[in-house]
Amino acid sequence: MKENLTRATKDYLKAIYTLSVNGLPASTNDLAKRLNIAAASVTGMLKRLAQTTPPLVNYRKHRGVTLTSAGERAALEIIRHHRLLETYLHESLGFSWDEVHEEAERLEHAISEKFEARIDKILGHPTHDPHGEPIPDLNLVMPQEASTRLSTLRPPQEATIERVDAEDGSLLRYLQEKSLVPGSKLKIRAHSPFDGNLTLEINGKKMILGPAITHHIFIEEN
Amino acid sequence: MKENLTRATKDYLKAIYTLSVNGLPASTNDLAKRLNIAAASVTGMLKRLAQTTPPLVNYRKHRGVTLTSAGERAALEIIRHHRLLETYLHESLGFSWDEVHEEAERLEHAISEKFEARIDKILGHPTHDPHGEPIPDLNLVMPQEASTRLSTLRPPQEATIERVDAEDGSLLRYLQEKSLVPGSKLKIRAHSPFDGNLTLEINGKKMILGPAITHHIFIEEN
DNA sequence: TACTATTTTTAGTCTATCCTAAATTTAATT
DNA sequence: AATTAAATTTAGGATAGACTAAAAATAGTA
Repeated sequence: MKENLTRATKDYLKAIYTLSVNGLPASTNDLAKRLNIAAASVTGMLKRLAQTTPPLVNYRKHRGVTLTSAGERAALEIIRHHRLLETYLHESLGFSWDEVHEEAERLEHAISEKFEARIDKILGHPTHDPHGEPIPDLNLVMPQEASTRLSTLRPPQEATIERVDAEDGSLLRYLQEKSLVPGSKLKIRAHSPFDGNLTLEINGKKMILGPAITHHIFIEEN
Repeated sequence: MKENLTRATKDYLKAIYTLSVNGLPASTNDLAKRLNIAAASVTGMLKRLAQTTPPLVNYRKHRGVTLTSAGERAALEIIRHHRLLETYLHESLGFSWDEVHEEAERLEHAISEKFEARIDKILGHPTHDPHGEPIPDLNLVMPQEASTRLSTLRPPQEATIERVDAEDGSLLRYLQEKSLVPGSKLKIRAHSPFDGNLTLEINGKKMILGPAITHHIFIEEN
């Protein structure tokens, strides 16, 4: 409910949200890695977050954290800002696929609700950002997101890329070069056992991709 | 030179810049008022700003502060961000005249150089923001700004409004309603001695304005 | 079940920036 | 020159959020 959350608080909430999408609590260590902060500092902060009124997280020593409903609401607001910004930067300001994340990260804490509303309207209330990640709506409800990984497909299945779960710029540039972006249609041509490599075809071009890549691409079967 | 300036530091530098445009040093008290910070805290901060390498300000006890060239450069960068943002918010996002200042204040520390470059280009390298304030160019050179105050005109002079020096939303809304915005042409019809009221005409409409208003409007004589 | 590697927490510090109250300096006025 | 008001600085604290090193808890393995 409180809008008085500090920047650090919001960063923690967002990180906890993304680390616990699977339903499991986020660990101190994972948070430390993601936030580039020493694990000891994370412990201290989690204690504080658990003691606010209302509490923002459920924290049990050595057991990890989850968000309370208040914490989740706050996290979703930031994620909405972030993803709307990514979309706006891409569509309206000509930022490339791999640049939007970093810039959105800078801006997400700074924009007002009015700014959010303006770009939301200009973009026509988008439901997904340039990477295919779902954007929570005004009431902070998340649209359904594709949950089938490209790595699970086998020939001769065909699919459309819905979402790419990656932040690293060089990986994103690589994916774009191969047309591995949301909207692209592909056909599975072959699957290698043991190494899990997939041979697939996009726009008539064949490529072989390892599981380190295909695991992070989510699709909708055609 | 350093980009490691904290947000507080940048806020101080910007405030010192705007308070000392007249050439005189800014006083501790005026800074405290403008920044909404206790005077004692300002003293402490000024000492620190004077001891950085390179120093950002020239500070002498009880004598006020001025910016060093390093401090001025940093201040101009923030002011460039701020005024470009105001212009962008107004032109491209439909923010009204009186809303842009507050939003730009939130965003000015968050945007990257790339963002700055994009909106600068989209706007066609503007030289003035919606209030007529000059925008430093890429090399941080300030365009010449109108320096004649409306309050100094006498009938039957005619002039064009170039700039309005005000931040308060309700004042800005009032001015807009009266067409007292950059670009408007006006004719001085009368001047009252003692109270300094000016009677003037814009688009055929007559109005009487006190010096509390006319002092903050800068014009170019026709 | 005992041992070890890994993860997490505790304890003690540090920095930046703010605050209030009291002391001091400057400026204005007698 | 002395008084007083206003502006400024000093002194002593507070807070948020980060750090390192050492201690403790958990989990995996023999």
